Amino acid sequence: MSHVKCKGHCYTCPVRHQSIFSELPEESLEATIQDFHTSVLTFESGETLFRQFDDSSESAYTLRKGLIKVTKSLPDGRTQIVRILVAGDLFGFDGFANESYNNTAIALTDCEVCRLPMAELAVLRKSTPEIDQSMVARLIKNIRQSEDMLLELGAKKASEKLASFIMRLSLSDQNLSFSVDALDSAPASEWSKLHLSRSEIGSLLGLTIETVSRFFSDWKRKGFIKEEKGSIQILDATALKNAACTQGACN
Amino acid sequence: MSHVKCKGHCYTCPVRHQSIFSELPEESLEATIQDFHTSVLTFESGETLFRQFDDSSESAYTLRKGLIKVTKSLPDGRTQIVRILVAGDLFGFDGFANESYNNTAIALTDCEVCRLPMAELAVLRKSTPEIDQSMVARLIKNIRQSEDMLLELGAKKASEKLASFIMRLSLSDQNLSFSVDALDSAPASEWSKLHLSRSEIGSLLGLTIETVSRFFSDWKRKGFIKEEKGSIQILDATALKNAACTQGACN
DNA sequence: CGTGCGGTTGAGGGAGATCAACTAAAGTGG
DNA sequence: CCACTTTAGTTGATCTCCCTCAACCGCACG
Repeated sequence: MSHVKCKGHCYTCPVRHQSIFSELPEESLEATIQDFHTSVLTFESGETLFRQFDDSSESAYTLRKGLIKVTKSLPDGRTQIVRILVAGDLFGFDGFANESYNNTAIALTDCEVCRLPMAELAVLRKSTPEIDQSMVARLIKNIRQSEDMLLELGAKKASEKLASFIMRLSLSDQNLSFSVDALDSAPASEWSKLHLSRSEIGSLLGLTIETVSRFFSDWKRKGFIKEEKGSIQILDATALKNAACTQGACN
Repeated sequence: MSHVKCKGHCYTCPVRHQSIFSELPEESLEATIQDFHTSVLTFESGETLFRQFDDSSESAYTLRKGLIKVTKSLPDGRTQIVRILVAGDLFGFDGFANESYNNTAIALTDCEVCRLPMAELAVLRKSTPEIDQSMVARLIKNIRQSEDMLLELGAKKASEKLASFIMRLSLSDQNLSFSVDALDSAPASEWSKLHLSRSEIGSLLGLTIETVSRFFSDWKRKGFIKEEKGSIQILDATALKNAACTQGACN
């Protein structure tokens, strides 16, 4: 189960400069936030933070540490990962639009989150317009990422999806939250931690576990990528890119 | 080409109550908006309003009349429709996050849009926090729709995609912007205007034109749907639903 | 030591893409 | 007005990518 670690302290927060409070000047921070009852919760890998259709009026969250997958499911159980959250990401904000959660949040690793009570946040928003301002910017980025994913899912072949997935990983160690821009420029020589299982990669890209496994194996045999103990490395970025294309796609 | 119809007038705006200015009280509207140089533009069906990677610092838009498709494309030309805008929708807001347009907007029908100059809007946001407030709410709805689409594209089969597409159409004549909620309750007996060509439906759902055509024909033969002069009608909603499932999906 | 879970690999089939021919409707230009 | 082209849509035949089903491996864990 989730565990309340302590009351949240913005001063010590590892992601304060990335949070929705980032625009607040240091000195006013104390005044505005002091009776704001945030608390830091920890979740173990695999735990569910909230579920689709749960009432969202209670709280929104900021991820301080770890990774979280955000999913949606069909009645029969088929599941789509719609987003992967990294440190600094705001999530569970459906309450801002008076809606219940539209998705399910599950910890991919052990995590630490800051819980923001909606009721107090609503008051704070009124008095501190900077919050909405920085929310707008991050919501727009969220939309851009979702649109990028729509293109991935709707228009690409399996090999292309997987190749660009791997290349995105290597762009930034943390860059599980996807923006597709400038995929070309990846020099890509370092190890990147792969936090997802084969079935999670499949659920993210709309593929089966076997298809994911097959392409990975193939590319490892051909020397395009290397994998070791949950980490992955690109050995030949251009070959990988071409592989994605010649294996049925492009031209 | 686009054509400037006139200076925008919020008082006469058909979508004022749905716009980002909807929270502004009537009396302050005049004062806040009066030196705001909005203009109403018209576009003919097929015209492009802006393109991905265009500089977005100039303006954002509100759709007053008509329908617009928002698309993203791969280098080789494959195109995904990521959203369909209806009257009242705000779009082209990438400038709020200091980014260039992430997508392309093309008129599906003759349209009328209100152009909001970014520079002035930025000033107005500072002085009028209600704007950001209502932006937050509508951006969240946008995200929810995108996530719903991710589930459609990533997890569903062709027949399911098409069936729920048709059912969404019939939910609201205007409801080309998709929220998947409560698809069950559709009584669906009226005609709905189908504003999309077969190839556009395909581009929206990640299918080919032929696949779309085949299912439509099949369902028409079976008497589940009827089509006439660009409009579509559901004759047997439960059969349609089942068809989507038995034709390879579900169970 | 067995059991379960994540991953790999193979064989086969089927959903949907591709290629192609054809129809119907709509514009174009004499 | 009619011949011509163009465009959207339908339908068929074929192909192929990816899913499905299945067996199997390695490893962690009780």
